[in-house]
Amino acid sequence: MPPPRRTTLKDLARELGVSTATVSNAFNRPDQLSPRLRERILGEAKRLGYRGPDAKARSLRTGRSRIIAVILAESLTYSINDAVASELLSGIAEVLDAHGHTLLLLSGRQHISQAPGSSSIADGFIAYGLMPPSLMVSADLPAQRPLVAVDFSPAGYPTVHIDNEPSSYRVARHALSTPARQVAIVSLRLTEAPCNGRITAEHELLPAERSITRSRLAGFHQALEERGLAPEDVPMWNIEENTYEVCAPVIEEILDLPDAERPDLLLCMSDRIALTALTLAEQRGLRVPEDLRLTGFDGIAEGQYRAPRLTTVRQDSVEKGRMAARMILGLAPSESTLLHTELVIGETCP
Amino acid sequence: MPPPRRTTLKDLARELGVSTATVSNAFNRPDQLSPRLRERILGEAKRLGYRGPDAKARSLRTGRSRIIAVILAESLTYSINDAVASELLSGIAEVLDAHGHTLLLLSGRQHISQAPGSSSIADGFIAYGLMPPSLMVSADLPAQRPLVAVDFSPAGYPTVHIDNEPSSYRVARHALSTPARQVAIVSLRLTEAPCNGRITAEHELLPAERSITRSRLAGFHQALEERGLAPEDVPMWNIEENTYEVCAPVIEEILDLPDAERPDLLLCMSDRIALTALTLAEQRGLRVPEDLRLTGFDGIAEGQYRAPRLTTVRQDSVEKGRMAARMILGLAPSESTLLHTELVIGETCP
DNA sequence: TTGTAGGCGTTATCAT
DNA sequence: ATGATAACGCCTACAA
Repeated sequence: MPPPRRTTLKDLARELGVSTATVSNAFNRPDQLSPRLRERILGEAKRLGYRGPDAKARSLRTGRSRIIAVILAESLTYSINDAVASELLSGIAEVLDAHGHTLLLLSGRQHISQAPGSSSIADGFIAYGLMPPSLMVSADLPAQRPLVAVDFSPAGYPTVHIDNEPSSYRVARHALSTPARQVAIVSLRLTEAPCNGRITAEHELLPAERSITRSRLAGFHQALEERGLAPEDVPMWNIEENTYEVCAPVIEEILDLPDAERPDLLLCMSDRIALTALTLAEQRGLRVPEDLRLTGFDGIAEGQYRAPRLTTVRQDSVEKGRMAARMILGLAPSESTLLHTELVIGETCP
Repeated sequence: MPPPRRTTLKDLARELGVSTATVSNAFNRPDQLSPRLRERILGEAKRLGYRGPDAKARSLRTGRSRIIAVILAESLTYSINDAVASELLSGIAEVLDAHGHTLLLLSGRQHISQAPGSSSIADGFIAYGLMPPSLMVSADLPAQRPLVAVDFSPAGYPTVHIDNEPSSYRVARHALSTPARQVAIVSLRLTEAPCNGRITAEHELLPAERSITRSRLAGFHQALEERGLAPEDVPMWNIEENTYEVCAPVIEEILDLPDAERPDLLLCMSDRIALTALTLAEQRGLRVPEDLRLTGFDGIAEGQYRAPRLTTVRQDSVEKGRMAARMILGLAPSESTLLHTELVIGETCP
């Protein structure tokens, strides 16, 4: 008994007494073939359980796989659960789907360590992140294949961004139009070395050019200065990961300060942070916005469906994903793109 | 000037004056090589910009790609945003990641139509869904490759399920322990033909064996009968897609019934449905649970972080994903598995 | 309209 | 420890 080898195009050709080229054409170029013969081939294929050309061999031969890889700075587990990242993925998936491509998910860490070069199946890459600095080195990015970066800026690649600085400026200006006794900033991934807590003079910040959080900070600072507040006098706390669990202890540290020191306005760099602050403030009986005003950034649904709604800046992450996908598929010119945002005034900072 | 061909293993071998086999071993089997030579090869590789063996060629040769495909019944866009599906993906991603595999996302529709056989790169498949009936035909499922089905049961494949019927029985029994004037059921994808609204006698239901919604319905019915209620007397509405947008019109139809007919207990087949009902009830000034009691199914976070919290059945979708991934990687025996759930009593139905 | 044959970049088997 | 060589399954000039 012969070993149960998968039937191949060649088997099919032999069985039918035609050449492999003809069978190949039956699948890939219907016009190169008499309809009758094509019918016969497809019929026999089904009979023999031949499912069409093998993707591995085909991609080796043609050099293309119809797979686009998304390199996520964070772990897949995190990214799938994060509202902003998953909206981005939605947008990407929507466009890829519509053009017969599929989506391979890679996490930044794995990409470099575990699967060295294993990502070379993909026809193109979309990199998303607050990427860890190591990944910014172009040496770690795929060679010879198109890459679009979203929300960070590796040198030499097209990017998709929102206008972070003007956006955070606008929300901060709105917040500061009502005087505050004590302002504080809660930032996301702003320090060079990991720091989940208060930022002091010792902490070195990420390079200004490369991180969207530095841009958002610049917007905050501009608004502060316009109000005559010195940025140095505004305390900052940093969050290492945009999740409730990581956020909560830092927010607690802030809310549990003595009354005189406790901020009454928190400028947060993400909605997740602001929502965490909202939950913890409510637990402590602090009234929002009377005792504590809050602003976020992102405009995720969760912040708008609840009461009070978040004052924030809405970015269209789905569209960001669509843009990146179109660029990588060559449906849009690969020119760095800047999307705009919308100020959303909710009840947390009217 | 020669065309800028990507450097290959063979180039590298020629450059170094060693055989391709040796170079290959330098990357794949360090122990088959003197460390000195290996160093030299790796060094030269870096110098020439060779990123390691090409994944396409490697997978053709070895037959394995370290890619696992997830076939999602719904569109990717929907699945990524749905809490249950994305938790499942988290669990899958977690295990795959830990074992050096990557995740290819396929949508059910695309799988069969657009990308015929293009999925044959994957080493294995995890199919998730309320799959459209057409996909249940084994002819459309990948041949010769392991497949694990989650939340549906194609004949002949191992599955991962929760105990739907006992779970819905438990939550319904709890709800019915307080007498209700008028009970109604809001189901999800229960009818053979699409139906977003009231289910009447004319509607044919999906086959009982194959759909988790039929199982959940059976649990509801059992609890009703135990209370002396005839299932025929309990009106049912059906929802076609588990999103707020699709849900809302149906729920509105229910809530806007004349007071005498309006149900005061809604047994919902998903938390999303129950949350939609909650939102719309609040908008109408209906008090929950005084005027309307609600139960859900799934136990998603959104239902537990709000007030009132949902009474529901919590399933561990992350663990479901982990199980499926372990099975597909051969880390767990490929035996159909049944996970259990936990009754969660919130304020929507105390 | 159909057939022939070379090669895509690797890895496994067998020698040496 | 290292080298030669034959597949892996397919596509595509080119020839017939």
